[in-house]
Amino acid sequence: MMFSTKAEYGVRVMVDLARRGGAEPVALAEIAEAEGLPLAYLEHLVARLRRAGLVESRRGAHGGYLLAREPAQITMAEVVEALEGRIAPIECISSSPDGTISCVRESDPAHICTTKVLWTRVRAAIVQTLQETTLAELIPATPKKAVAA
Amino acid sequence: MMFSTKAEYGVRVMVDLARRGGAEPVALAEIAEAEGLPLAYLEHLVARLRRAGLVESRRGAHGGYLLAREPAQITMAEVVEALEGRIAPIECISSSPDGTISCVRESDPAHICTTKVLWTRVRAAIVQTLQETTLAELIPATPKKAVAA
DNA sequence: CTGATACCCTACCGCTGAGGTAGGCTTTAA
DNA sequence: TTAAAGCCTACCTCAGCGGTAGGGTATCAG
Repeated sequence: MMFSTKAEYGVRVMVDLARRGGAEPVALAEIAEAEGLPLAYLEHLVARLRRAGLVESRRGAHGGYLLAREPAQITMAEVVEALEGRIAPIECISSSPDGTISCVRESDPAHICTTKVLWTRVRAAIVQTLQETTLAELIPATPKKAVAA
Repeated sequence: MMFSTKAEYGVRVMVDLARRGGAEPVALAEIAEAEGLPLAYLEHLVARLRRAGLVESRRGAHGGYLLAREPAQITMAEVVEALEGRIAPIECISSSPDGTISCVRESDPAHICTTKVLWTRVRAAIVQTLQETTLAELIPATPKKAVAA
């Protein structure tokens, strides 16, 4: 297993929100029950989604969460990264904010990392797939409530 | 981080073996020193590689390990799978030996897993990348010993 | 104004697996 | 026969995952 349940649960929450149309906020307790997941734990995950600007919250009675954007405008790369942190297939490969790929074992300039090309490819494949998949694609064809009433 | 250092270290061992030409067995202690990795730990990893049929061993004095096949005939998918176990981006997605992708949350037939398509895509992207990359591609251009004397 | 509702935040906790160590046994070349 | 190497089992430590607890705060209904 490579991603934790943080990604699994968090994506489920996003899909659930998308499926409900987004007209009015949805209480997290409702989603927790629908998905069969622990509410207290989901609160941690949805907090990450909120900080990443992927969902918005309404506090107080009749509060809940809403998607911050149209499902088609939300990529899974954003969602997964918000939940799991920066995507790297192994610890030694991390992309800096400027996009350069570095390897911790390359501190010795004479000893270039022979496996870097492999992990760079794997990372690119994962990121590309996550970027190409939008939330809109994951909304099931048979919604619980009508998408547009 | 998605793969553990098992994959990282194990791939390094394979590259090191490939780089030495494969004429005679290489002691694991030699590789451990060259890569700066703990010998006792590498022994566990190379045992997995051997059980998977990727390396062969010669016991006794002047013993060591050899690649079981030509580097071009060894894919990174085999290597990584031998070290990490079956490749799955998250726990709920596992491919059975027959190739079907199942989801643990689909036990209830009415509740199909909406996120399955995402994780299936991610898994496919990873596996394809690992299959396309062979050990031969990771051998550095400047070998310590001549590749073909 | 007073609950009730639901988000928000911090702290904690058990357990698993990663990463590594230790030590003894077996095989083989010199 | 001895040293070099692989082989095997057991063990250890620790971070982080998955989850719980509980109090605080904003908001709405009546």
